[in-house]
Amino acid sequence: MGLTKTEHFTTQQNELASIAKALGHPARVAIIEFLLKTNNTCICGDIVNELPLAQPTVSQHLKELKNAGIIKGSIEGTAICYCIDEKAIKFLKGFFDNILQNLEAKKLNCC
Amino acid sequence: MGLTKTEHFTTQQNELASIAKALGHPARVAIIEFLLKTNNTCICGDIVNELPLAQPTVSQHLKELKNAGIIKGSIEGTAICYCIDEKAIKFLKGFFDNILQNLEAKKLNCC
DNA sequence: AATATATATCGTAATATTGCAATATAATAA
DNA sequence: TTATTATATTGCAATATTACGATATATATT
Repeated sequence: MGLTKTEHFTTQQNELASIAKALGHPARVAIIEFLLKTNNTCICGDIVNELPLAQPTVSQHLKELKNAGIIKGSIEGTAICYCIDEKAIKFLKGFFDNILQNLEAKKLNCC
Repeated sequence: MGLTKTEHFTTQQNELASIAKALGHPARVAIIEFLLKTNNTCICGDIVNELPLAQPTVSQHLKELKNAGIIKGSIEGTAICYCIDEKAIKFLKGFFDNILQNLEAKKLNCC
């Protein structure tokens, strides 16, 4: 055991969980916020300097954000330009908007 | 190692990561969707029947959603009535709205 | 009180994540 | 070609998560 039973859930549920999971670490939230602060034209070296983590650790976090589709990276000489991929954010926003609409429309507050 | 360096990040970053992390499992996404589908007046037994997981596992997932502030539970006789806590969802939605506003306002797409 | 029902907790095995030192790779500069 | 610089990968130790059987708890019912 210890293995998530992915196959028992829908594609949508797995996708949402995957994106949420990628944001489920403060370092990765910090990376996203830093990308925004630096006008989404950041390179990895800056992120390493900004975060209180070693370079390999930051690289690993970037990889997870990339695998989840939250950021994209393009080679820019020796450096790499990372930026946020709107699609993933919109997918999440849609999910939460939908929840709130449901809750508010039906006044569903039992507790 | 293996221990997240929570203390090096802001409270907001840790909170957001904590909520996102709680949604980072398809079973927990499925629980939220089921609570919506059943008008947010679901009891735990129904959830156990709905999910392809054993009762203790579901109980554990419910606990994590509760700890993250995403659901609340109130005792209803022998059963427990779980429902979604809007606050957590609004917190997340705010974060994503903010990201999208930033991206769109500044036309920040470098890749 | 004894039983039934609903949910939680404990214990534990399997697997995943986090973090970093060491090292590899890949692109520019000298 | 030989550095230099920027990022990725490998390997590994510490910790966390996932899942479930067994068991505990807590409320109703008889």
